[in-house]
Amino acid sequence: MHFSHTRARIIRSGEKLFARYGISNVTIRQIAKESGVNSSTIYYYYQSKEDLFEHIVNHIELVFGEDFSIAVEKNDPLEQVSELCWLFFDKYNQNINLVTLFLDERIKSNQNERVKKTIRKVENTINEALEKILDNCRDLGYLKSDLSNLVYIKMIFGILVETILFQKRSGSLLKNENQTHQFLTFRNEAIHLIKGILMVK
Amino acid sequence: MHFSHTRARIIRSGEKLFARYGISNVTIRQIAKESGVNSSTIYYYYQSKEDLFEHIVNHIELVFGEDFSIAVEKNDPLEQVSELCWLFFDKYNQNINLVTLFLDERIKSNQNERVKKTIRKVENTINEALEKILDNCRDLGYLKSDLSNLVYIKMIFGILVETILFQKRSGSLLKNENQTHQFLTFRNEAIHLIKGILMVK
Amino acid sequence: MHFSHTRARIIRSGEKLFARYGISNVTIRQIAKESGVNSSTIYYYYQSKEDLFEHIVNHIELVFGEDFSIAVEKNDPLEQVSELCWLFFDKYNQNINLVTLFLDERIKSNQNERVKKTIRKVENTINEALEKILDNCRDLGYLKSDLSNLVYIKMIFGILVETILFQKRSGSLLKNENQTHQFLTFRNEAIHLIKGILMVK
Amino acid sequence: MHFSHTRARIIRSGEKLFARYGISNVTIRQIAKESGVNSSTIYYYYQSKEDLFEHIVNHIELVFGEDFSIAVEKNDPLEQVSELCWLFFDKYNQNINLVTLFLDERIKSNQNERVKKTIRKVENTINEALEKILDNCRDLGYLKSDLSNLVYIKMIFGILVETILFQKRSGSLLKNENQTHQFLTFRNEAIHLIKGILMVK
DNA sequence: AATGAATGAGGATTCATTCAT
DNA sequence: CATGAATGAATCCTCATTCAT
Repeated sequence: MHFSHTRARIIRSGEKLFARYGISNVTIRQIAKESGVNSSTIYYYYQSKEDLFEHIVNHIELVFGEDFSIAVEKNDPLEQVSELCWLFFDKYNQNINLVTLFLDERIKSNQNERVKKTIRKVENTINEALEKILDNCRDLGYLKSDLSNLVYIKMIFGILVETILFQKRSGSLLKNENQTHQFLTFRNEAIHLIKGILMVK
Repeated sequence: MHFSHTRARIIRSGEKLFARYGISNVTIRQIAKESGVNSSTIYYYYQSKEDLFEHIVNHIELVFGEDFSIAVEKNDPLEQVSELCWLFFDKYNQNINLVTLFLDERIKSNQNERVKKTIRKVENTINEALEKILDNCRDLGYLKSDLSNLVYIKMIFGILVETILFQKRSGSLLKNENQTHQFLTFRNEAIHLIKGILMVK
Repeated sequence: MHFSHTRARIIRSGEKLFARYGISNVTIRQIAKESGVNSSTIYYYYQSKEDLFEHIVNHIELVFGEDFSIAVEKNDPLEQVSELCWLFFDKYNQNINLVTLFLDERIKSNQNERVKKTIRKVENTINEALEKILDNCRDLGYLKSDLSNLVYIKMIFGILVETILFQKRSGSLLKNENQTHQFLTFRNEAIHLIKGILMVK
Repeated sequence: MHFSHTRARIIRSGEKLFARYGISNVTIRQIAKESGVNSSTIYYYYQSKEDLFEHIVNHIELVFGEDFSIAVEKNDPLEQVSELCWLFFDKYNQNINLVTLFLDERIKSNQNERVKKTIRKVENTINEALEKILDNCRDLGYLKSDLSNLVYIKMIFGILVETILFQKRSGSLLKNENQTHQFLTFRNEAIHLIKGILMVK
């Protein structure tokens, strides 16, 4: 079988549990139970708990992979930043566990080198896209301040992360329509704010 | 003395280790070793590992406690926000471990209720101060956008957190003068950016 | 073919690994890897790890089987003992793994009954040959001491074993010519010593 | 407590079980059960199973430590060798487990470096004593053969080991008087044989 | 106030073995 | 004949916690 069913089940359960509780608070047996296999089976596919974790983290790279450069293809830089933000929010909606994992691991200090690398890579992908967008803004006469791109990047990233955290902590996205609406509104506000900031001549 | 020397040593070691490795990656014995006491001694002062952790997290409340309202005492709301940001950065400089712990715990989803409460309380303290500042801005004719205070709060908080994370990941603050200078510059930029955003009429 | 290629490969690998590391330090998977088959395949041929081990140990009997009686066919008992010793050394040269296994198992106390039996049988084969040789010596007027044959047997066996252990621990036989020569010399000395002892009138 | 009772109990049980079954066939739980402590307690005193094993093996050095040089203090080299042999047999009587362990480990090929070292050291102790005795023999005009000391040493060692193995495999020493007597006789014979060999002019 | 000794519960990992194909 | 997938039992080891002193 090319893409083992069991493998997929293990990964999915791992994703969920690691995201929720962190690597050291999840036992192999829990993952085994959640994925309906024997714990030895996990060792048949992955060399160790750490190995499984790394495989899961690698998925993050896949999720955040190419797409952000697509945003830059839009004509207007303000459209571009808007697109990038929506892409980011979409990723979250579609891979809540993975994105949660990403946010968690991003601020941990001691961790597996390979995990660290993946996190940096994902951040870089986003940063580079933002860098281009900011340059485009400047070309159009926007962003006349003498502040560095870096501050703007951190600001945009910061507000995106806070938006997601706000949502995450308010409970899962789909609880009811009202809430969904509320979140959509808030995301819209966030994007408007960012655009407003960049647009200043 | 209410606050025995031993107690203090234990707390300080716990702070350091918990901040660096997270609660589940630190053993009572490690804390005992770091603080030069026997692990049983820790149980003499604290009922359990969790209890010790809670006590440490409570320190965060002390650190972030009152001061932010001081910021609001300034005349100009732009001065107020500036003051608040510097306060935040100062807290970090003076309590790197505790602030790190705060940032870590802030994004974890599963955790001790009391820890959760403390984290919320600290966030609220900051948020309330920001809320007031934003209102003051509006009173002065700034911030003419129809965006909610909440987005502005998230934005400001986001950029503050990212600034600290940037610094934290670039290595300890005091490695050399150049670096210190670099960070100071960046912090300045961040504050300028925030003020610029709020100032818009 | 009675004796399939795969079977042979498994046995050979088992021999090597069991001799080197002992039964409990070798896993079925190691043997599978070494012999280039799947571990399930081993279970196709042998009922269990123990079963495989027994089959391998049985080889020892084949190796040490008949030949020692050949020694007794020589005319002179001193020639006989010399022949027996050389036979023993030759066995070692040609089946280092098996002989190593024999020496190992010989001194272990807890073991599979069938293994024990095989070891005893091999020892008996040698002992009986030696017994005959000693009787022949006495018939010729040698060995006038009132010591029992048993002590002589143990002595001869002891020196043979020590000679092999000496060589085994000094490294593999064929490292270089010098070493080979050195071992040959030592073996010669050992046999001379034994003959000298038996020859005493 | 200087010499923890628990420690002693663990060591004794380990000695017994390791000697009987070999390190990899004994579980920590078995040792715990045999010594009447919890298996965690073993880890309180020893870092790992291997560590415990090393500590036990170190005892071998203590047992075989100095005494063999005492043998050399006798006047006559034949007395000396006799003394040395009896010392060896006595060690066995008093520390059956440890000596068994020594014999076992002596022929294993793959093993812990520290264990290997201890085994070599013990062998050296005996070999050096034998070397001196052989030199003394030569000084007195004995041992006129042109064979090296090494062969003689191996021969003596071989017969001693075989004698012990013989006894070990025949069952524990003290089963009944008859058997005791039988073993004593055999040991006597072995020593006589050795002396006879050395005495040859 | 402080500690050394001891433990029970639980965790990661290994491994011989089975079974469907 | 041969194998990939799967498992249960067992193993080493860790760690928070307790208790007598």
